[in-house]
Amino acid sequence: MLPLGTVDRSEDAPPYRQIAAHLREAIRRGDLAPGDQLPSESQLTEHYGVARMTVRQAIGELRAEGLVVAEHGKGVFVRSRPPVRRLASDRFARRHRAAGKAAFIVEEEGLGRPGVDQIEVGEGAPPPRAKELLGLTGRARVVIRSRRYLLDGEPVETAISYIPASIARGTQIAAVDTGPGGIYARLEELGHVLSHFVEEVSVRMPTPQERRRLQLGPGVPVMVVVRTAFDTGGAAVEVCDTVKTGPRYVLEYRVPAE
Amino acid sequence: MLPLGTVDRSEDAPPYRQIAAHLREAIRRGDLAPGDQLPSESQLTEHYGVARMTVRQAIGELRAEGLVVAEHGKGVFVRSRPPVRRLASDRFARRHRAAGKAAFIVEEEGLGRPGVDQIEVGEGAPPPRAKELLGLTGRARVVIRSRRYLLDGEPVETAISYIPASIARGTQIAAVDTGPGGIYARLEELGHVLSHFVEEVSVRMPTPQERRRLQLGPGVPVMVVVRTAFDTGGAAVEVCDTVKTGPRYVLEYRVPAE
DNA sequence: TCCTAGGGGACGACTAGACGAGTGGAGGTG
DNA sequence: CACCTCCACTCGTCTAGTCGTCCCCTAGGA
Repeated sequence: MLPLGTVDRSEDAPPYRQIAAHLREAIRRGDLAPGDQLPSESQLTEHYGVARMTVRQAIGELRAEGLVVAEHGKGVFVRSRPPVRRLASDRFARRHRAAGKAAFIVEEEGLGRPGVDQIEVGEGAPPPRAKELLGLTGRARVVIRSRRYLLDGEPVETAISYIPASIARGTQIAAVDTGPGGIYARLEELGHVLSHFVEEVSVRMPTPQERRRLQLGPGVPVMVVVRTAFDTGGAAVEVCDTVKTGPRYVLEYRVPAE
Repeated sequence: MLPLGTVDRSEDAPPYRQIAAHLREAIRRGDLAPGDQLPSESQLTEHYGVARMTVRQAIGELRAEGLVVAEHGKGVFVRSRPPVRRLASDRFARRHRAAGKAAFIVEEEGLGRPGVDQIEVGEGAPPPRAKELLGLTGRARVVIRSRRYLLDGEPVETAISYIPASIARGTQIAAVDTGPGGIYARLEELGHVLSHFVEEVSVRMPTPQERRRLQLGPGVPVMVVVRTAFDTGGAAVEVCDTVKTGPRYVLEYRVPAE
């Protein structure tokens, strides 16, 4: 049986925090391993001698931290840490494009079965940030490519690319299937040889819409990566705004000491 | 007065979500601007004709998203977006060290008044990950430097560095004050000329301890950056594990296309 | 053997109260 | 005029329930 201790009413911390701390500690120690079921709300209610709402508040804390997941009708379970993905900083290397592999495929290799769905392609006005990054002015239009990436059938990332219409209109970049090597391979064929990318990484909580689209539980943050691709002429040729399931990713970058 | 609508009991979404959606929408529209106070719980209770706990659950959603902050005795307020910080990818450039500026100082410049506190220096066994990154074996020991960085008096980042004791023991690196240019300047003086860094970026929710140390509200994620410094001999000479207040940072990296 | 209907247990949502503690303004007092 | 006390209002926490839905196992049939 789980050693959970009791609530001390004279303690400074309120009972629900004490209960949350007990459970957290049990998880940290490994008494509750990933995938294990927590004692049910009614069991905890009885054990601690508090109202069920108080127990629910404690569990709410752990859910907000992303430590546990509640499943309706079944119970509350310790979240099993999904496999962490390392993205080598050479994932945009030309040799991969030459081999017909898009960046996402390179990332996923050996981690699971990659997939893409919800592909939408269109043309329109760029959002302000993309416009700025692309160095566009006036009423310049862009080709917009939106899609969702899957790993073993589970959504892990959404992406939306903006490419100046002056470059991409009428090319395979504006088609649903961009062909082997993806957008970047097509850009190079069009004469825009890529020199480097700039990535901006930030973190925030997802909007409810993103939570649906990425099937995120409550309390799971997302990682936002905005990538700008530059050609050898120094011009920005693509901006890609991606939203990744936070805890599933580790990004790796190499920074010269100069 | 705020146009908030009413709850529809025949709707699929439960009342508390409908209320949360109304408030979220009011914030998105700007009817509730950053810093504005939300209607009080009792006002919302009356407006929607629900129990106070239901209103609290709705507000709990918004707090978990980091959209609002509650202040005991005052009210609930729309979070004012803190200034975003860009870290140029050249922040470890040698010219800054030569000018006597540590990396953190370079980052903070012009953004506010930088500060450091809670500095602790010691020697001990490295944690497994640091040991691996440093390529250490057996019972090798490391100098451990822990500190907290502030901006305008507010904590924004914690950092803990591990440097092999074989390099740092007895040097100024093991002193509380590392001198101008920081650890990296000292390492170079010791003959470990730096060639590059590798940074691993990940995101997650903070532990309660981190939440206290960084004074984070609930629902605020953190960004974890683990940086390994390599010298021109290809040896790892330092591992620095930092935890940054999530939404206040945007990390910027330049990635070559090869 | 297979399948279906119950039932029990789990979490989800909500109610209608209670008391406590922090904040800040309205008045009164010196 | 300055200070202080009191009080109304705010959120924080808790209680003891009710009802609903979902899941799964089990017992009883076909």
